[in-house]
Amino acid sequence: MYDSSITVPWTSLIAGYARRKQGQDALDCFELMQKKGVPPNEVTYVYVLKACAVTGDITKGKQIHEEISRKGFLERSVLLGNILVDMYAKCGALPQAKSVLETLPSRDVVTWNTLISRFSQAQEAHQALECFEQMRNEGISPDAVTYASILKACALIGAIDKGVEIHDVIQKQGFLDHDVVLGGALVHMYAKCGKLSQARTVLQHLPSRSIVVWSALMASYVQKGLGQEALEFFEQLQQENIRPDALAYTCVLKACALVGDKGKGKKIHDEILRERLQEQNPELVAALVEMYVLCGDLLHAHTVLLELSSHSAATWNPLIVGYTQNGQGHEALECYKQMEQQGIPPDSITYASVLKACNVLGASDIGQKFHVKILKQGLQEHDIVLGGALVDMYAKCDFLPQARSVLNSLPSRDIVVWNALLVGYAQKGQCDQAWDCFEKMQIEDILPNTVTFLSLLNLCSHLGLLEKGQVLFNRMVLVYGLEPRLESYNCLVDLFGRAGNLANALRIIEEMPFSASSVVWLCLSSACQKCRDGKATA
DNA sequence: CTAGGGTTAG
Repeated sequence: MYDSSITVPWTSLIAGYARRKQGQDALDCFELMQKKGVPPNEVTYVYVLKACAVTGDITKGKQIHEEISRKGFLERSVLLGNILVDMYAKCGALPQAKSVLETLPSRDVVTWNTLISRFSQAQEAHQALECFEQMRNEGISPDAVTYASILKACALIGAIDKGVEIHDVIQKQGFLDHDVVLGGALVHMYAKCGKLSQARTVLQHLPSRSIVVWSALMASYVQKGLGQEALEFFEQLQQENIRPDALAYTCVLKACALVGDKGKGKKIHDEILRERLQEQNPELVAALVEMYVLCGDLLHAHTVLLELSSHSAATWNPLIVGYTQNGQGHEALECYKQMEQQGIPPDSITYASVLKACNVLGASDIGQKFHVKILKQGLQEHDIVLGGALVDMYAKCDFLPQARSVLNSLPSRDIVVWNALLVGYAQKGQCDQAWDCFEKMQIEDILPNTVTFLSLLNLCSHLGLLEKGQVLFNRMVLVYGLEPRLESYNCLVDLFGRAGNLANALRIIEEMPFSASSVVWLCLSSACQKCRDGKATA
């Protein structure tokens, strides 16, 4: 048995590993230490728990938990309890983290903050708020850290009332005067709750503004499509001598794209190169490429991409998406080839987009080759949009059984996926199958949308199912509260026309909130024609 | 030696 004085060097070694995120080495070292009979102290356990969190080794973590609790450490050290709670949370065991907190012999504001912030980070806002209540019921006063985490939770669920309440409290307590981070959380909360002008006012009144606060504001304006305002904020922050970082540049590039200001975008581009920010930030390069794409200069986007030679799918995706949306399927597939040559693995977005390019080109053979690659990479079941693109691809090239089987294989389905299949059936005139989709999506609690109804109405009108069509139209408006499009009215007119009910057809044309398109008149005149023919033969 | 703020493509 060693003297406990040797605990310190052992602990330093473990701490070194843990700080470098070499969790396994730290744990191995700890095991060796115990084998040699060196007694761990509080600090040793701090780092051992940290190592468990880094490696996500909750089994080991529980073992340590049991050990320190048996040795009475938890009675003597609030710190260890806090780190223990954090360990469970970082291993993804949030409910356990909470029950551990509840059994700790003593806890403080940091214990609660740890748990609350982890709930917020895991997007479990309600849990975070519940903890907040519990903490106050225990008579523990929240501090700036608590409020920052709670504001994040409010932002997540759009709890503006709660957010305003917190704003009042921190205002009164003067927290905003010396805490930049809390100010940022507040701005973010207002922005995420859609209260852009409040967010802006709060920002303007902060004693000092960091690049993070400005980015939070710019990001929310960009998200609302307010590019011009975001550009003005960018000017302001530069005037305040605040240096933009990669994330701020990403925001402002999106703003340039929104307003279509390629000249401004080019200036930002130069600034980024001067700061050499492109080197470590592939997402910034992606934003640059995307900016040029959205400003309509795909060629330059391609050049920039090749110049900056970023090795990730994220950079190629905006360009591939741009080419596809532009109807330039060949160019999109060419990009894919270049990616492949550079050895960059495509991701779900890449595949979803090249599948669309295949549809544009009517190249279902290539699409199926992509499907094989997608399955090999195990991507199909991880991404609903990619699933939708596959269903769409098969439906568009009339491989409806394959489309259905892809749909069935997805762990969850949204309206886009269901519509892709339904539209496929409807266009082939497979009435029963289309209706089956309509029923099944509703069993899964997926609400049909205008596209769904349009497709079914079209089907009814082609098959001359007047009554079914009318019921459907009414259901769309009355049950689902959907605004009929001009095309939906066209179907209805066509339905009545085909049934020889010209009076009703005319009434709809008169009453619909659109001016009649040539399509409607075409429907009606062909109906008239048929009517006359019918009378002539009668 | 534990806890807090900004981005994410189809």
